[in-house]
Amino acid sequence: MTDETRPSTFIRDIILEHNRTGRFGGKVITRFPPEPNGHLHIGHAKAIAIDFGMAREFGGRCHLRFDDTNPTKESQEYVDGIMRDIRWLGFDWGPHLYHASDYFEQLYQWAEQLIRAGKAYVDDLSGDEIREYRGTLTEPGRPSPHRNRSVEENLDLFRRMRAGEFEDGAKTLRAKIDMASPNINLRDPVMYRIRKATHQRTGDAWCIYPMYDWAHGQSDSIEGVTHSMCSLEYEDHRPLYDWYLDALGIFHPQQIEFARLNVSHTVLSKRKLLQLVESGRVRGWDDPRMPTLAGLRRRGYTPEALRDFAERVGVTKSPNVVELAYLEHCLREDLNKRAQRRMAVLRPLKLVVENYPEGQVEEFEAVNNPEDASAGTRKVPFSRTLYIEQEDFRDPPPPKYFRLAPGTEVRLRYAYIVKCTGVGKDAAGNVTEVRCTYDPDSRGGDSKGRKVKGTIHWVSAQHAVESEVRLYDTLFTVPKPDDAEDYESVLNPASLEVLTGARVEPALGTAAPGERFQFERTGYFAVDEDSQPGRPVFNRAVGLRDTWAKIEKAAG
RNA sequence: UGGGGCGUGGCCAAGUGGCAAGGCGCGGGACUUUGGAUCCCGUAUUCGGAGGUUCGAAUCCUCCCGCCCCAACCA
Repeated sequence: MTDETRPSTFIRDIILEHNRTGRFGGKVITRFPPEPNGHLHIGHAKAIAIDFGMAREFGGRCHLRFDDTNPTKESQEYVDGIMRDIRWLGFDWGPHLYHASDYFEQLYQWAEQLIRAGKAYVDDLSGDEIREYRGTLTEPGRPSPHRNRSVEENLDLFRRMRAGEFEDGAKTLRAKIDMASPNINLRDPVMYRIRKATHQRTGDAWCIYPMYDWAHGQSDSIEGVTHSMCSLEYEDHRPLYDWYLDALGIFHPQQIEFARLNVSHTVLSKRKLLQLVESGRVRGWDDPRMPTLAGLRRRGYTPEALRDFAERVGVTKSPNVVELAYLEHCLREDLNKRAQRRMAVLRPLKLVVENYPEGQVEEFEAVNNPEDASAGTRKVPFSRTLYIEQEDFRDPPPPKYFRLAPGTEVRLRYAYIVKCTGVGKDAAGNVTEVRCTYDPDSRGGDSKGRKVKGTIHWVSAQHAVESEVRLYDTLFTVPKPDDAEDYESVLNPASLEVLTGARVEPALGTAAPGERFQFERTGYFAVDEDSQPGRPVFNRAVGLRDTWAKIEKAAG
């Protein structure tokens, strides 16, 4: 991308300005700081793209740092998942893997430094009392009765906190800032709390754990991070971020906030995502309906599409809800260029070619990808009994319908032009099979100048591989489920439809999990890990644009 | 309500005093052995609102309105 066409972002402008003034000596070091208490989702993809992308663009580097300051909520399972997902997305932190817990000792020493400077004190107030003393949005808070303990007493108490002499919640270490500050974060924020819990990395070495604000900026400083990007809700925390760094007199990174990404028809809060998993509404963190990177990957999304999306939605400070259609567009655009085409009949309807010799089999050459000649061709077997899509036959046909109907002609892709000669129905009047005759002169689908509007896909009944196809719809029926009073009521009961009798062309029988294809005229599908030898399972990642569906819908 | 942010077409988003980019979506057309893809064309006399400054304002000033975030020993 050239400088002229590259979207400008205010973050890039800030970095450019820093480079111009020499604030960080031209260095750009960023970090992506997930807390290992959940899996990464599409919103994180944007943050990752910004953190790693800015560093890459300016020839710097991006650290991966786990913000593991709350042992009661974090686990190794999440750590592993997060690293796997970031790598899959296409980013690499090289040797720069860090943990806030790497800095626990340094943080502790710095806390003592603040105590000695009279800028921190041990408080005996309970959680409820701290809240009471903090005041409200409109009323200032009141000082804790323990706010003016001597340095010696504070030091002694804090050391005993570390030594485990007090019970959980009995004491905290607080920064002594301003109980009347209009910014509530500055009303003597808690720096340490007592938690006699085993940490997934430091084990039982500690029973006091630093709060986010006390850990984050100092971790940035230790690592020499220059630009610390985070989401808008931390804007109110920047004064505190700055206060700690200044009070300590250590290297001072710049925190920059941007608006987090929201996508329509889904939720991205860790709480709600966890609720979906635990309530069993989805099959797990990697359910293809989930907006998690694991879910999107299983669904068939590519890292390229996700990165493209992250770049195209831009970076601003304004609240946003990006339409799902935009994400889907990015996937289609990527897969259109790269995915091989196959024929797959999702809802089979038998089609008998009456004048085609019983037992005869022909093979036709099918193009693997019209967008990429190097993808080559493959053979597709044809015989007297085929399956076509149920929706490709209508009796009577609606206006503008180009597909098969009694008496009409249609092209069987790559094969022959056939003419519908009859319909077989069961006692209830349901169409059970369609009969037709083929035109031997149209071999390969060549109409020889004749006008044949419709072309449909098919598979040979005796050669087709039976498979399961999972069709997904949005998890929620409304664009902004977060706005719903009762979010259960906007859950989409039809978010998953399982088709067990799909028939796919033989070439699909050996497809490996993770492979993606375009099923002609239907959509893009990924082979699911639930596939068994001889019985593949496909996930529909996204449908193809469907002009006919629009026409039919418009017609009512 | 005190503080911090944000308001440009249905959704994103450029624009930073000189005559409203682009993408998605939507509508129309061309082409087509995927009703796919591709290619054209159309889609804000107007930038939350009202005043003001200026030859000229989305961009500067004033006031007003709306939305989001903050009162965890979560991050």
